[in-house]
Amino acid sequence: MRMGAVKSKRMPRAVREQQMLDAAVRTFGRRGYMAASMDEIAELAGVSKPLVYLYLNSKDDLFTACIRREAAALAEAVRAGVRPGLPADRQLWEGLRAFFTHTARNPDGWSVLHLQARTHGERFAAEVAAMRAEIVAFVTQLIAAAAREAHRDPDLPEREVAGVAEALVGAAESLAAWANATPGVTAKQAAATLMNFAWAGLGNLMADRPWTVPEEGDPDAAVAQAG
Amino acid sequence: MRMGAVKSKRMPRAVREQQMLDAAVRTFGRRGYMAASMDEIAELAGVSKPLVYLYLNSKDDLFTACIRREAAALAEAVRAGVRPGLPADRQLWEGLRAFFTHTARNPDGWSVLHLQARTHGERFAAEVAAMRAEIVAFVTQLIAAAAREAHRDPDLPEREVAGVAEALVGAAESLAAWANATPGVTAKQAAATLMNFAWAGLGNLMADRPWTVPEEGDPDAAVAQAG
Amino acid sequence: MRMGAVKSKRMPRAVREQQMLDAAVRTFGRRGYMAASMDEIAELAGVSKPLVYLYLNSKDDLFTACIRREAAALAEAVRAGVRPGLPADRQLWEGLRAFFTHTARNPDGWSVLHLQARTHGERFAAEVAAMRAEIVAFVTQLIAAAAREAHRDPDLPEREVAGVAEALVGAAESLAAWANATPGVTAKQAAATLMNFAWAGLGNLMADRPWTVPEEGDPDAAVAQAG
Amino acid sequence: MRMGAVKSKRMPRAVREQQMLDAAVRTFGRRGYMAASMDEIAELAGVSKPLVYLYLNSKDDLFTACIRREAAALAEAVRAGVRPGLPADRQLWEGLRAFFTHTARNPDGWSVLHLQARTHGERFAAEVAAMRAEIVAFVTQLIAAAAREAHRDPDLPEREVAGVAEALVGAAESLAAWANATPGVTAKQAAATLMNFAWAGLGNLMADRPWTVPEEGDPDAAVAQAG
DNA sequence: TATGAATGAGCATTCATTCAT
DNA sequence: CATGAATGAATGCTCATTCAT
Repeated sequence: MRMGAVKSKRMPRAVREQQMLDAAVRTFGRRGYMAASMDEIAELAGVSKPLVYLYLNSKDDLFTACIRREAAALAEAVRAGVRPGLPADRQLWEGLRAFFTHTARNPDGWSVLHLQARTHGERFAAEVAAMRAEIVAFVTQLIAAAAREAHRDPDLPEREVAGVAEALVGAAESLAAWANATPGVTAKQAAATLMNFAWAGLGNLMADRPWTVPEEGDPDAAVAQAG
Repeated sequence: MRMGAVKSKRMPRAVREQQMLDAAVRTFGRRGYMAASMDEIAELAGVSKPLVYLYLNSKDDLFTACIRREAAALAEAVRAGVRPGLPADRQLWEGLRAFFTHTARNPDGWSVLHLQARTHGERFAAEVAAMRAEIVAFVTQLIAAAAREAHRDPDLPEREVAGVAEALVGAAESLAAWANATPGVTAKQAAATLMNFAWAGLGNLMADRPWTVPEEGDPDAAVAQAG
Repeated sequence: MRMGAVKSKRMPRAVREQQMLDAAVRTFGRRGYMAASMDEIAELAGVSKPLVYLYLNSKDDLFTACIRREAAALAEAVRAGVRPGLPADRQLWEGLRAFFTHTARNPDGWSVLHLQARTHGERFAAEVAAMRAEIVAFVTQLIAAAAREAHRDPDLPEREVAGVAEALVGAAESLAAWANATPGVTAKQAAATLMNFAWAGLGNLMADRPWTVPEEGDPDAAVAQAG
Repeated sequence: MRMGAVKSKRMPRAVREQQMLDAAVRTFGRRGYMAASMDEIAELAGVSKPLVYLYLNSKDDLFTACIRREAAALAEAVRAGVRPGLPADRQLWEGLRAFFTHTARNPDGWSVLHLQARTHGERFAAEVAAMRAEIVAFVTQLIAAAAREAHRDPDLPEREVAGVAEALVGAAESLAAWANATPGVTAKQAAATLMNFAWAGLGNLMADRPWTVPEEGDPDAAVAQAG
């Protein structure tokens, strides 16, 4: 586990840096950028403040480093959760599961990305936006693939598809918070709910033709490395 | 327009208070709670800092007052945009339009509600959650109504419906930011995109049975008073 | 009773001024000069702040007015309590009784005089010192009278008498606080205690059996480390 | 001498802390708690304000630290000035000398204890009261010892003794201010004056010739108008 | 006579950041 | 590699005081 490492002297820089980032993510995630103090972060990391500055330069840079690390971790978790060969709906399902699983296991990191980074200046928001764009692009491409699989003309209006992808990602982000806050809702259930909604739509829900959760041999295999 | 009132002395308390709230919403919305300084708010409002404290007590109370005013305004805008007699899909459409219109016209207020209030302490988040719950409840009830209209058994699993409503509202919130940030996307288009997605679902989109935007005589009438 | 007058409009200046002084004495006595706010005083007096300024000019002047009123009241109480014709011990006894009675009935006023006025600048302290000097002079003269009554030479060293009078008044002041703070100690008992202590001491002084300072080899040795 | 140390950088914490306390005692003693500003104290100590906060936490804590240091110093000075083996009168004499000497050398510290701490909240007053109680107890016990030495029955009423001790300490406190303010009065003279006054008084008390309260027909007549 | 509206100035406190060692 | 010592610059908040009515 990352936190709570025993306070010991003289460790290699790379390790110390990770300890600092761990402390920073936790502190930024819970207090917010401005309310988090370098004092608190240094103490939580078990080092002196000057060392934090020596390694990470400034509060600004430290926050940026947190965003980058957490964004990369989330993107990687989703990427690793999706098996490329499968049909589009299956890929979307796997991506959503990986997403909900990772955010549930990593609430402070998710808070940094979803809440804190967007609330404190364009600079930070842009950093997250890059990763988000990557995910939106992935979803967009899945939608196009689904269209091809359905033998339909690929001339769905582009902006329409972009909007839908945006809506889908937004819904996922929102559900992540909801799942975290609602006791008894698992990552899998959250993913299923969203899949139903997205794939079938409300209209179909009424008509009793919901998309169904696929049976899996080893449901967690795909996201096991996300922790 | 609210801001930019001529700086004139000696006005009744109620008026000054609104000016202060205007300045505060703008400042909180752009800078965030912590980064916003009472000095800046007072200056923007054209008054001295002590007057802000005399009327609004503390930064905390001022922020709360902002949240309450903006939450009430948004809820009222949506409420006023929906005509109760219509079928469920029509009502949802009108609600979404009103929502996107209000948030587009009121980006700072929306930022306060959607970004800032959620990032700075449970107290503030709870304040927004109340209004959000109201909207989620409205959507939940629309979904149930739609089920009845479709002559289906009303035994949709409750948590499923709650999840779907949550996802829909989350998608709307996310699209609001997207529409504000993407030039050329109007409130109407954002609403249509989401409506298509939500009502028909991706599966139906593929099958070429999209929900269609209803033709309206006076499209803006319902939300005209929201400014 | 002074406090708690019904809030009514349009009363003659003299009355309003007394209400303000009542409120000010109470507030200054309990909070201290600096911690007392003009807001609180005005509210307690049931008037608006500008009116306080109109009548009493400034916080400084208001405090001075409090000191003067309370000093005059105390001096007058003592003066009125003493019947001039009586023997010196009887006069002292009556003076002490009057003093303890007045301070017990008037704790806020006494706090203003004894604690607050001495702690906030020479200006205020001097104001009290004047009244105190009057009392010390009265006591000094009683001691001289007692000496005459005892048919002793009136050549008691002057500074000695001054010092004794000072000590007596100081003891009285100290006992006043003690009596106020110790439940069950009445003004009369406090006066008797001090009278016993003081008069017996003075009596011996008169009888020419003073305690004598011991000769010391190294007078400062015992306190040398105190600096 | 404590003050006026050369302003030099980078000294050990303990030293800096004493400098700060020196400055604080001086400032609090002269201006009072509220009127003393942390800015002034920091400047007088030759450090920046944040350093004062780093070491002493808050104005409140700083004031408390001053009170504690000065109370301990005064108690210690008195304790060190008294040789336990001697007769009671001799011990009292030595205690008084030590007391007057210490307060004369330490006027700001004495002001903090005697004036400021008592005027600014129960919390601070209690801090001083503890030390004062110690001194009163010491005096009380001396009086009892004197009674034993005089071979008298030890059945002096307890409250009477407590009152006398209180009066004696009060007189001493009062004389300390008088001696400081009256040029040409030394600590020794002040002590002798009080010793004369007090010991002779007590002596008569011991000899069972107390002054007696006169019987009065209308005991309250003289002070009736004082309310 | 009386007050609602308004402010200049100051204060306790905190924080990101840097030296000197 | 690591830190104790130190600070410039804000920031939230309060208060005595004054106008315009």
